[in-house]
Amino acid sequence: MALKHSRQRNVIKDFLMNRKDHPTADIVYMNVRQQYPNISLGTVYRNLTLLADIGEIQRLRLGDGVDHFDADTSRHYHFICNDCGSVIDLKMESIESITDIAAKHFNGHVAGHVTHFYGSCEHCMKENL
Amino acid sequence: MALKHSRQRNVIKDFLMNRKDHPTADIVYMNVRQQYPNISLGTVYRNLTLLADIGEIQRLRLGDGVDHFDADTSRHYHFICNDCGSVIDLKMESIESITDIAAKHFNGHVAGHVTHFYGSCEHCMKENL
DNA sequence: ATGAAATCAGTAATCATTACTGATATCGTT
DNA sequence: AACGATATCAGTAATGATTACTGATTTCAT
Repeated sequence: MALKHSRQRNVIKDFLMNRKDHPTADIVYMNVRQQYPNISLGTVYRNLTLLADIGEIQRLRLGDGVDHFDADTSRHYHFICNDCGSVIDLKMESIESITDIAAKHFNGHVAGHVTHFYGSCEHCMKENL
Repeated sequence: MALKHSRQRNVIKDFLMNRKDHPTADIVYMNVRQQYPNISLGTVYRNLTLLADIGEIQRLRLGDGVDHFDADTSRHYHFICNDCGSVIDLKMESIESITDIAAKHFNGHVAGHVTHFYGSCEHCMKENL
């Protein structure tokens, strides 16, 4: 099942690479449609899943019931605003050591961790005065 | 809208308090049905949501697409087995300080974090030899 | 005992995502 | 350059978890 080139897949990946936020499949669909009007939602979902499977993008499950996607595949953390729902990259030092902390008293193999932070973003803090 | 006593809500909470794992709404439904045969799935969902809202139980979003529920409302962490999907409580020292680490370089308010760990549980490790 | 309001059982609706289908695009081989 | 195997597509139907609706029942302060 060798991978074949696909114009749709390229458009989707290009779109994702030019976003600093972390769009959902539906947002990708609505935007990509403007350059590629008859693309279908199923194609967007299929390609996002494929790209995530081969490691070219990252699928983020942030607990809001919708998957988000990120073209930055490096290990980094996210902040989710409780007020506006926006997802923001966090620049911070490594906290990989928490995996070791968890492993210390666990009789199985701890392969990694999922972490994200939440609160109010700068914009919403000003808004809520 | 004062809260009224409800036999169904009590049965659901009692069931949850006697489980060490972290059942989904559907599992709660299937089990509670045996003591209370004509309870409806909607009632289970409504009460789990209500109990979580008033802080008597905890809703866990672990990224597997299904909500899990936990009668232990104290701050603690969970391990999810990639192989069998089971959810296990972790006994470990506090890692609350990662919230401060995240806050250090962020221009908003970091209220807290969501963290869980994954890998292979003891049982599945033995299984996979 | 009574009545307002919370809760219920049962069912329909919603929402994100996946699966299916017959048509189209890609690409190594001739 | 045409051929053919198959990856991919658009469009649509199906799935699965959860929520919303509705008319009946239960709770509880008066």
